[in-house]
Amino acid sequence: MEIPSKYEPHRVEGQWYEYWTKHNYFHSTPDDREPYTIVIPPPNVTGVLHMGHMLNNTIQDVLIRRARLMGKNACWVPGTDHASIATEAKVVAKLKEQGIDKKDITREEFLKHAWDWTHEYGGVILEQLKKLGCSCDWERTKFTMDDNMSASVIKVFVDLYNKGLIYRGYRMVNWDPEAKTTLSDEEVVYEERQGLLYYLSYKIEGSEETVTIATTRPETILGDTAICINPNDERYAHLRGKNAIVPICNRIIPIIEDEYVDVEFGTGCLKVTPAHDINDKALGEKHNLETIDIFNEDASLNSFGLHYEGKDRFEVRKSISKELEEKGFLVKTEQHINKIGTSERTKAVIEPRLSDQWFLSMEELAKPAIKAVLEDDDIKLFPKKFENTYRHWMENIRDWNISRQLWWGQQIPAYYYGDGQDDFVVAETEEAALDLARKKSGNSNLTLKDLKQDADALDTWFSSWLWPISVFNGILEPDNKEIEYYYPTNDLVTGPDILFFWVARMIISGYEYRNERPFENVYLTGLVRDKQRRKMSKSLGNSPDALQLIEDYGADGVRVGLLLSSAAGNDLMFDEALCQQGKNFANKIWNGFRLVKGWEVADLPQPEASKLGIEWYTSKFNKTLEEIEDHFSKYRISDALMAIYKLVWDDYSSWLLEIIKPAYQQPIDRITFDAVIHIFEENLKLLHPFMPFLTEEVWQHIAERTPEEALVIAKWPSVQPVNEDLIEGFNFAAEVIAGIRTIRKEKNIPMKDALQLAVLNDGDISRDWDVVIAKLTNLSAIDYVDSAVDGALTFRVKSNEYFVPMVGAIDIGAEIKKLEEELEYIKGFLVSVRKKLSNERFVANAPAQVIDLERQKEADAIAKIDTLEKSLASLK
RNA sequence: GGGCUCUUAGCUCAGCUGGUUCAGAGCACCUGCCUUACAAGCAGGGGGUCACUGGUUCGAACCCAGUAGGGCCCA
Repeated sequence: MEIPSKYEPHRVEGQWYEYWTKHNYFHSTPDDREPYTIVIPPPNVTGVLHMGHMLNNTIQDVLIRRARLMGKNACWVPGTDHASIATEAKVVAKLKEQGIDKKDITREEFLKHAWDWTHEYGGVILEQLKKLGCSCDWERTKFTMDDNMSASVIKVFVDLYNKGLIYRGYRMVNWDPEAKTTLSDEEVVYEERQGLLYYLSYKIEGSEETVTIATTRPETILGDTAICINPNDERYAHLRGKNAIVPICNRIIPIIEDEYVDVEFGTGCLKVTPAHDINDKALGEKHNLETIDIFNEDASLNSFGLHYEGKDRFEVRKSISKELEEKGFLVKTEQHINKIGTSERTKAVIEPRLSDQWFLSMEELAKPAIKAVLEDDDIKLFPKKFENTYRHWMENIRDWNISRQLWWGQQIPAYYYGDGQDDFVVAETEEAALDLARKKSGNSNLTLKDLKQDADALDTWFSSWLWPISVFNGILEPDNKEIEYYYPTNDLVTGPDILFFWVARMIISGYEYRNERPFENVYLTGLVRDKQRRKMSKSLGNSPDALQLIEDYGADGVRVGLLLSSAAGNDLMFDEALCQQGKNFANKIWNGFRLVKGWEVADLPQPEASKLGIEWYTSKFNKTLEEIEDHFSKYRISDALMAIYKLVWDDYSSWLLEIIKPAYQQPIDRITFDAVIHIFEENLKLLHPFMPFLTEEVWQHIAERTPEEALVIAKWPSVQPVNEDLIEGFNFAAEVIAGIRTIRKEKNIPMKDALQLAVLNDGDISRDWDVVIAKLTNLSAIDYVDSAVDGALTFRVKSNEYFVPMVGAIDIGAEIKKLEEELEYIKGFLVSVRKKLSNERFVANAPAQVIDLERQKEADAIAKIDTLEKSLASLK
């Protein structure tokens, strides 16, 4: 069979993914095995695969594939969320292209368009995950607006309302005037912008006096209902109890006093606009001020805007400042940098706005979630440093505004039957609502037509906070077999940017609805940044095309590249060179396979070197496996990968294969061949979670396999005893080999010219490894001698001295110099060790183990000095 | 402004309980090699005041305090 010299990922990836799905390896049903469950952080339906998803999902796939190999019943539930704001924005834009305005169609018509859109594009990202190799149970794919999922959300809303935890409140919210909806604090991005600070003078009623205030938003003066001064500020003491007149609208407003005012900022005198600033609202409530809202929902001015009615806020800012200037109210302007909130989705400047919203009261709900993470360690965060961030947020938790002024999403199940503030009921169905409404109103004549459902939809997170429960239908049927089996899930892998948005809220809902944690471990990945440390984002255009990367480097190469340098919770500075490294590694493995596959096998006696090499590698493998397991247990995924990388590249390819390699065109003995095939297969198992496609391809090339024998469901190796002597012996031999190679290199002696080696075995090192040393360095003989050999180049390993006889002149002077340098170094080392040992307090305080070590160092140094001195003497 | 966190080789990062895993890894770099699996490779090599200043300790990259500079979260 002709095997190409390069691994060709695009030729095999699709084929193996199809094979895996055809045989249903990724599908899970409850059985007697221990479950291992991950729920995917549902990507947004509008999303396309980006670097963050790739990192995130690669890690999940590594975890789930390893669990599968370990014989657990591995279940990775995929799905998407409906992303109300983002999706609605996309659908609105698409309709606009078709000349349809959202205002002109009904809710039902709009939702139909939204569903069409979802059906068309919603599955794109999931298909892309398959390209990456993700072994999700696709039969379980969920969408946050599936019937059951929506019913769960509504049921939870009604339940929380009935528990008194959901309430309706008139609050200042972050209003996105473009999307015409409320945003949560977390969806607001604060940006620094250069603006102006306007100094405006207000007349004092009944006098010629004026007072000057500073504001960044002159257009809001039309909503002013007070001027506020600090009671401790003597500059304004004469204004106490007086009224001011708002320019342009000539409203008469009181001058109030409050210590809230910062006397240092601006003029130390503040205009108060309770409808348009959160702090002003607080002042307004405290001092019983009138609240005047001057904006429409699109942030154009309403009738309070007088002659500016209908104009946009930014336009009005320009024109009103001009008018103020012309009328002499504008004292001056200053450059001013202020932080303004913008919408994460639409980029519009957020307008603080008062409106009726639904809130979930969080304080009580949060308690078990605080305890689980911070006190009981019931849920563990990796890395641990995020616990502090978590604590800070949870202990200062604010009520969750769960309503959104959107159509796409679950409509709030509140039904109004009258005009009063309290004339509404909350129920899962219209019929139930009608019953309740009749009872509550005492009007038994109410009909469905009298009920009007709240127009708002629920925040998307109010769906996804139930995700680990609702994907197993655990809200609607809390005792069903699946939820009982799969819940609590094991690991959650997500970005730290949604620790509060999502993770904390899932923990809260988990305890509220299952009385149990939703997952045991939370692995928080870093953010993927570019080389200039900028966050990768669509708007910056600095994110590479994920699918193109897979095309260029193979899915395995990209997976390895992403994982190589992404310690948990640390941002990953993405560099395509890492994918190249991954691709190179794939090729290395491929060629390791080609070499072995090319050997002809014969019934020959096993060479000693091969036997020893196999025994050594077996120990090395198990020692490394132990480290790998330790790394996995601590979610040090990149360390686990690096350990495997070095094992396969250095120990297996560079050492073992060279040790057992038969001479050119010679066959290999069967014992060694069988052993190395077994070893190779064990390596592939360790590699499989990281590089699923390549490893399955090679695995299937090694032998004919039945579907039951596929690598994807093979058995992960268990740690076997390690023979440390073999590992030490090898390490020593490797140093000898390096010494000989250095001599070859220095003297330009080609590998094909055999060398002789003489050993002064002062360290009494076992001769077992001589066969390996001879093979890897092409020695014709190894002689054991009692004294230094003349006319040879030398090197030393520990207290052993090695001689390579040279025909031709040896530069005695250079040899002496080399020896003297080594001697000087080791003497200095001995001095430092002895200094330590002669320190009484060290000997008294340090643990015995440490002292023994120092004594060993001392003995080794003395032995080596002895060797060096003897050699020097013989040379001189 | 408040809280958290970080600073180790050219780059990206490990370094877990203070002591042989103590100054490491990978990449990059330099020098040889088109050696028969792999030049996407092989063999060898150089490179760090562990941000700075002090303290604790027999012993500090690690603990404590301060300084400087990044980052994150909150306001």
